[in-house]
This record gives sequence, C-alpha cells and structure tokens, in this order.
Amino acid sequence: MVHGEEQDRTLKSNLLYTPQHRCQSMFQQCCDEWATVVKSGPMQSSENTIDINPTHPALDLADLNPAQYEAVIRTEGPVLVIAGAGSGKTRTLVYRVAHLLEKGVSPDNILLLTFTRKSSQEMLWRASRLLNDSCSRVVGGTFHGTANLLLRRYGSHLGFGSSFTIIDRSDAEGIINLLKSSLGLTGRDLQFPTRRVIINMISGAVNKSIPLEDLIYRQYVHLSEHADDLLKLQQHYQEFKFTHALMDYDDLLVNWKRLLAEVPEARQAIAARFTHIMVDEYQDTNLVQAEIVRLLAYGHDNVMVVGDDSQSIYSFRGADFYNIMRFPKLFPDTHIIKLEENYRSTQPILSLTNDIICQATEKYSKTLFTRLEGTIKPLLFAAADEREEARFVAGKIKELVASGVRCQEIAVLFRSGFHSYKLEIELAAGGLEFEKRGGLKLTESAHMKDALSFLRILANPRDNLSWNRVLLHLDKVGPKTAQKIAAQIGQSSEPFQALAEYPAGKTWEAGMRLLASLFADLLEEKVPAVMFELIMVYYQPIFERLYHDDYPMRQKELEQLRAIIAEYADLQAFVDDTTLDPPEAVSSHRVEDSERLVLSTIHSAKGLEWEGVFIIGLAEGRFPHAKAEAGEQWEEERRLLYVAATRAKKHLFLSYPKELMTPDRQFRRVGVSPFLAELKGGLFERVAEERPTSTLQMGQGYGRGESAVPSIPHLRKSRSKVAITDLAKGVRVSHAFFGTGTVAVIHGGRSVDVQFERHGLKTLHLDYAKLTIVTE
DNA sequence: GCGTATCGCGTTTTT
DNA sequence: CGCGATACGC
Repeated sequence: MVHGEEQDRTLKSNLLYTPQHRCQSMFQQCCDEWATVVKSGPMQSSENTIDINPTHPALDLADLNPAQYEAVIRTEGPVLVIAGAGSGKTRTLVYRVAHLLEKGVSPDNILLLTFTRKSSQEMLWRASRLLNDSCSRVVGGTFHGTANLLLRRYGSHLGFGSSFTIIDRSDAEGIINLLKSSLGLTGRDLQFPTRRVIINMISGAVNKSIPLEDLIYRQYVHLSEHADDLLKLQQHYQEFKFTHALMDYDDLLVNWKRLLAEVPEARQAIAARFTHIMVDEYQDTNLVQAEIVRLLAYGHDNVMVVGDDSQSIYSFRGADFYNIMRFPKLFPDTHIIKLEENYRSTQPILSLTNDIICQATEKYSKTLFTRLEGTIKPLLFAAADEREEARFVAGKIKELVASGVRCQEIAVLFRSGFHSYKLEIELAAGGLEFEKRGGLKLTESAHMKDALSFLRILANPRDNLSWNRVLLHLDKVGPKTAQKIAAQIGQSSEPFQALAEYPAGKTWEAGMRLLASLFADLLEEKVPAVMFELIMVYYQPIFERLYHDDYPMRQKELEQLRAIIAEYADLQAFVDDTTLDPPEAVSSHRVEDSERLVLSTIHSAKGLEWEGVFIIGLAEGRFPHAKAEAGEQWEEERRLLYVAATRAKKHLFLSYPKELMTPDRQFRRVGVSPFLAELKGGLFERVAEERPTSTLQMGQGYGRGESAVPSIPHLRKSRSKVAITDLAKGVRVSHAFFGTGTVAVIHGGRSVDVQFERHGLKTLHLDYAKLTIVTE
C-alpha cells in the first residue's frame, strides 16, 4: 500500500513524539509541584517557576471582544460560559486567568481542569502566550492525572496504599473474564448479548453514579432476570480491583471525590490553596466530576466552567451534558454568558451548522453569527461508491493545495476508523501524505501490552492482569495454569519469590526458571530504560515466534517505546502516563513541521480546526451509526455531525457513497444521511451529477487525466474469476465467505442464485462476488 | 477429561 | 485482535 519511502518517513515522525513528550514532562512537573504543595498544606507563592513556552510573544488583550471581556472577566463567583463551536471559549477562560493575575491573584491559586491532556496542554500554552514571564506559572491538568497524583499522596487515608496500578477499559475486560471463570459463569449461561454490554453496564453505572439496579431497569430491562448475577459480578469486580490494587479511570475520580468529602486534611489543603477553579469542556464531564468541582469550590464558589451542550459527544463513557443545565442550580447566582459570535467559520458554513443543531430536541438555544462573510457554500457530493468518493476527496484536496491551502490545513473526518480505508489507498496511490488519528493507540496492540506488562508488574507486583499476560507466554501454559500461578503470586507477600518457588510442571519448568531469573535481574535495576533492555532480551524470542509474519513492523513500534521510556527516570510515572493517555501510534499534531493532511475520527478531531474539512461517509447506516437508536443516542450522533462540520473555517465538503458493502460482502444502495436530508434547502450545493452513466460504468467520469476504460476492468477483473457463461444450473461453486454451494438460478443480468450448504440461498452479483468453480 | 493449540469471524466512538 | 467453536495431547 504505502511504498518504502513513505513508510520510512512515517516511522521517523513517529519518533518525533519526543517534543510532545517534553511538553508532557513539563506538564507533569506542574502536577508534581501541585502535589508537593498539597502535601505541605496551604502555600505561599513558590520559587520554582516553570517556563511554559518562553519564546512565544504575548497575546494582545485587546484581541478580545470588549463586551465579552466585560461580561466574563469582571464577574466574580460562579460563571457558566456556553457557546457554540469556534466562539473562543477556551480563549475566554485564559483571559480570565489574565484578569485574575492582574488583580493580584497568585498563579498558584488558580486551578485549570480539562478533560484531555491535549486540551490541558493547549490551555497552558495559550496561557503562556497571554501571560508575561513572571506569570507563566499556572497549575493545570486533567481530572484523571490530577486524581492520580493526589491519590498517590493521600491514598493511605482512604485505606489503600500508594502502590496501585491504573487499568484501562480493555483490562477491565480481562477482569470480567477472570471473574466469570471464578464465578463459574459463562456467556452462554447468562445469554448476554455481549461481554461489552456487561462492562459498559458495570462501569457506566459507576461513573454515572447510578446504582446498577436502576440502570438495568431503566436501560437494559431485557436483562432484568439476570440482575442478581450482574450485581454479584459488579461486587466481585470492585473487590477484585481492591485486592489486587488495581484502579480504573472511574475509581480515580470516585476516590478523588471521596478524598475531598471524607478527608478533611486533604480537602483543606486543596480547597484552601485554589481560590479559583476553571473547567474547560464542561459538557464532557460526568456526574462525579461535577461533584468534584462542587467540592473543590466549597467555601468560595469561584468557579468558571466553559462548554457547549451541542458538542456533547461522549455520553457513552459517562459524560452528561445535563451537568451544564444543572450548573446554575448547583451554584446559585451563576452568571450565564453566551458567546454567540463565531470566530472560526464563514457565514455559509455557519448557516449549515446552525441548521443541523437547531433540529436538536434539547439544548440551550443560541444562534451563532460571524463577521466572516465568505461566499463558498458547503458542497455535497453523492458518489456512486466508496472508490468514487475517495477519488473525489483526493481530487478536491489536490485542487485546494493548488489554490494555496497548505496540506496541514486540510482534514478528512469520518464516523468510524475503518471508513477511511478506501481513501487511504487512494491517497497513497496519489502520493498524498496523511496522518491518521484516532485509530489504535500505541499501547493497544498486543506486543505493546506484552512489553508493558513486565514494567507494570515491577511498578505493582500485585497487578494480577499483567502477571496473567506474562505467564501466558510460557509454552504449555494456558489460561487455567496462568491463573493458578497468578493467584498464588497475588496471595504471597513476596511475589517474585513465589514465582521462583512455584511447583512448575515438567514441560514448562524451564520457562518458569527463565522468567524468574529475568525478574531477579530486573529487581536490581532502577533505570526504566535499562529495565526495558533486559525485558527485550527475554521477550524478543517470544515476540518473533508469536508474530513472525509481520514482526518487523511491530519491532519498529517497540523501538518507539524504547525512545519514549528513555525520557523517564521514574518507572511509576511512565506506567501511569502510558495508561492514562497512551501515545498515538501515528505521530501527533504537535509536530510543527509535518506537512501532512489529517484523517481523523470525529471524536479525535474535537477542539481542532482546519481551513478545509471533508466529512465522508454521510450515508444512511454509517452516519448515524447503524446501531444508534432513536432518542438520546440519535441526538448524540447529530451533535457529532455538528462537531465535525464546525471544524471547518472556509471550505466544507460533504460526501457519501450511494453504494456500500454490507457485512456479507453484498452491495447495497443507500441514501444520504437523514441528518442532511432533513436540512432546509439552499444551505449547500450539490456537485453536479457526473455525465449520465449507467450503473455498470460508474467508474467513469471523475478520474481526471486518466482514461476511464482501464479503471473498470482493473477493479472488476481481479475480482470476478467466473464469467456468466461458465455457469449453469447445478454447477458447484465456492465463495470465500459462504463456502461451497450449487448454482440454482441464473438471472438475465450478471447475477446468480446459489444454494450454499452452510448459508442457504444467496443472490450474488458476478461483478462483485468472488466465485470460483469447484472442479472435482 | 482437562487444558492447550488452531482456525475463522466480526469489529463505534475512548478519558 | 480477541472471541467462540473445534480439534488434539497429556
């Protein structure tokens, strides 16, 4: 797909993770400072100043709309800023910081909280541009990172030590597995739709602060007969995490809340230090986070939260945009400020996005306006199929670039990661470099988890899940044995000794020896980078055996991990960071010199902006997602489209394929996304239909400079190995997916009915179906 | 018979 | 990539 040279460049820029990482350590330093401060109680101004970005010129305060400035900045007490996308909410927040500093508030008393590390960095960076040198010390961080630091400091007050491991959702799946086997439950016994539903229910119930029982009767009534089992499962889940010193994202928050509510010492230290609290992206907070904010502000109510209810797209992980609605009740005398001037998009784009969101059923009403007039209307293109859509996008991108738009000012957005596959092929063929975001994270692939689990064990020897993972690699050791050993180790006070002394079976004794001696060596070591080298000596052979078909590529990723780990002196910090916010497998946008366009899921594109934005796959069944039900889920999909469309400054292109491949490899004709269909007319223009062409020739007409003739057989010929003339009733054929079958009916066109042995009667189109004749 | 190795299938978004 | 179902080995 991607040829050698490009691949190299991608890999090189992967290594450019370093600058971002520096930024992270800077950020980490901020948090550390805070943790130190928290430890020593209410503090005086500290000596160590952190230069966030000293080389950057300061922003001009006059930059702000005077009315806004007045409204936002002169207000004391609780403030709720709501506004649409592109209205400068985050900037407003930074201005308020500036104002507070002007008034003599120490930067050490201001706390900025955000949802993602990316936006915290962005905010700190903006603050640094705004503030002059003496004031470049503002403490900010994510909810999760902050909670982590505090709990490591104060954990003992809540009954657990500071040695805990943070686990993510996919680890939680592992837990459910262990629990299910220890409880003797199987998926079949319980007839659950999927394991994922269980996890979503259990963790969803926690972070929504809703008792699981209520959740079952509200949302999963069809599972109510299993309510008891689920409750039992949830209870075991909590106990399991507790006994093995594991904490998931929700636990971090819940325990932070407990810390504030139950440990007066901690509350006093924190609340007394921070006299001003600010939260960005408030619509992304969940109930627990809202309570944390309430507790933090207890006694002074100097809170400013900033958000847009129309941009709430994270409800699946517990975010609740009613938090915004409730805020005025939580904090009496709230000043509500709407920012309705948009500074990002031109009027035609804004008209479209306004119309998208005005169909929403529940929201703060606001109508955005802009002074950026612009004449270019959004463009809708109905492509015959995905391939044509991809070509359209590639072609338009080239036009934009030719007209002077820089590559990094263009983005292609889509609902789900795999929607861009066809486009990726097309772009690679056209020599356009791109960067894909929002796909798999670096630490999500199996080999990365493997390498990390050794380190996680060293940071927390009671990390049962990581033990499990490591033990499974021993030859002749499967899930059962691994679990037994892990259980033994978990109970022991000397885990590593327990490993060495475990009565191993004859067939795998040698493997155990090797593993035990690895850990013996590792325990002697303090520097993470050296530990990693030792681990790789052990892991390399296993790794090559496991992935021998594609291990060079994975090897490169391990090298990347090596580069990242080299930056850390402290193992715990490394483990925490990679779990709380894993680096992306492809390089991130912080790399200033990258001249590549961006392909991204809409979720990962939040808060960003580009000159030109393409939204692809706007077809029924793709957008909204096929499984989205009417009601709240439907509304969230609509907001998702709103978020996507509002990323565009000047050029907005919408497109969809009129034909999609269904899971059973058939093609199905689909219409435009209902969200676009319901818009009023005149908001966008349609690309004129291509020259009248029949369906059979749909490959034609868009490949500029390329003869249309070869493009069709090029695609088709490799696929259809069978001509209709080769077939007759009764001929035995084989299909890659359906297996073998017998031709039943031959239709006039190019389709046949085949009776498959395993899948029954299917109608197949010879242009698409991969049929081969079985000759016996 | 228990437990491990193998094959084939489907796949939303993610702090 | 990880799940379930099926097939082999101790």
